[in-house]
Amino acid sequence: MNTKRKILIDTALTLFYQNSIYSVGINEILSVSGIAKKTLYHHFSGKEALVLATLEKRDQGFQQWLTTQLSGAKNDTEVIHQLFYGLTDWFHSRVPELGDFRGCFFTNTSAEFSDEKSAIAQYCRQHKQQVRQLIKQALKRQDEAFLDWVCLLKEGAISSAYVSQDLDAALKCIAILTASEVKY
Amino acid sequence: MNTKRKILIDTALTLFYQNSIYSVGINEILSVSGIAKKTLYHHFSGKEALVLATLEKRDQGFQQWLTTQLSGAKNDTEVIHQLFYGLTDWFHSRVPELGDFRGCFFTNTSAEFSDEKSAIAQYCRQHKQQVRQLIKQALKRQDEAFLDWVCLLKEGAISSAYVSQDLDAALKCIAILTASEVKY
DNA sequence: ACAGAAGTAGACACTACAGTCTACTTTTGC
DNA sequence: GCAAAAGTAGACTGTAGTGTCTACTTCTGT
Repeated sequence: MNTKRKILIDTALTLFYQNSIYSVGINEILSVSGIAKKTLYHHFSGKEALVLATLEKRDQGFQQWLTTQLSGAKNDTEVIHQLFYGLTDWFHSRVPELGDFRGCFFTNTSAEFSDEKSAIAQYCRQHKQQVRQLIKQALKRQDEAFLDWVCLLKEGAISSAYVSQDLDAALKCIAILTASEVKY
Repeated sequence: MNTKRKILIDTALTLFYQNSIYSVGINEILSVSGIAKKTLYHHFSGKEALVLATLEKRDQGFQQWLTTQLSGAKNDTEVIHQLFYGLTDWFHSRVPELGDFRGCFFTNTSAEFSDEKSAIAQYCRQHKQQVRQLIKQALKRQDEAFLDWVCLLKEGAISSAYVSQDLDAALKCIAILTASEVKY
C-alpha cells in the first residue's frame, strides 16, 4: 500500500509549487493530506527526500505533457507552434495536469537552494537538459544553435510570464520566430 | 547615524542573494553584521520591510550598472553587444558590484513569495519593467516587438545561466541576434 | 551643553520547524 | 491464517524562527 506515499508526493508537490519549499512545513503537508507523521518518515528519510520525490513527479508529468504536446507536428514550424501555444495554455492555467501556473517548479526550486552541487539543484539542471532533448527529438533541424534559440526563448517566456505576469510571452516568441527570416 | 541601516541592508542583501530569503534568519543577519537586534527593529518594522529595502538597494545597483553598461553605444548593434557582453560578465561573476552570480535576485525572490499582490512581488515586477524601459531608452529602434525580443532573450539567458549553469547563454543571444536577418 | 535620537547587550516570549518515539491497529502477501 | 509490512495518533525533543522588552550608553545637531 504505497498509495499513502503517492498522496504525500501529490500533496507536497501541490503545496511546494503553489507556495515555495521553505515556506511549506512537514506539518502542513501532514495536516492537508491527513497522513500521520510516522508514515511520512517511514517512506522518506526527511524533507529533502520528499522534495526530490516531488521534483521527480513533476519532471515525469511535465515531460509527459510536453511529449504529447509536441507529437503529431508534421514539420518544424508546427513543432514550434505546438510548443509555444502549449506554453501559452500553461501560463493561462489551462492545462489541468500542470496545475495553476506559478512559473517553472525547477527554476523556482533552484532559486531556493543555492548550493549548485546539491542533489536538488542537480535534478533541476537535469530536468532542463531533458526538456531540451525532448524538443530536439521533435525537431527535424538538429543544429544546437537553433535549439539554443528555442530554449532561450522558452526560458525567457516562462520567466516573463511568471515574474512580469506577461501571460502572452510565449505568443511573442512565435511572433519573433515567424518575423525572423532565419529559416527553420 | 544611519550607517547601521546601510550595513544592515548590505549584509541582508548579500545573504539573501547568495542564499535565499526564507533560509536566512534575522539572527544570522545580526550576527554577521554585528548589529544589535533592537537597532534592526528600530530601522525596520520587520523582516518584510528589510526585504523590501534590499530589493530597492539591488534595484538601484543593477540599474546603475546597466545604465553605465549601455552608455556610449553608438548604434543599436552596439547596445545589444554591450547588453549581452555585460550579462556575460555578470554570469561569470566579473562584475564586483553585482556580487557572485546567483541568478536574478528579483526572479529568485518572486519564486519564494507566491502572492502576486504582495509588495515584494510587485516590486520585482516593477524592477523588470524599469529595466525594460532602460533598454528601450538606449535603443534607437522603438518598436515594442523588438524590445520583447531582446527582453525575452535576456530573461532566458539569466535563467539558463543560473539553473543550467550555462554561463555563456548571453553569448548565444548575440549569435542569435547576429545570425537573424531581422534588421536592428 | 544637552536633549533626543540612535545605539548597545541580551534575556525573553511565543511560535514553528524537522525529526523521534511509543504503543497500538490495519492491511496485505504468501 | 498469520507474520510482516504499513499504517495510526500524537506527545515529545531540541533547535531556530520573529519580534519585544528593559536598562543602559553613545552619538549628534542646534
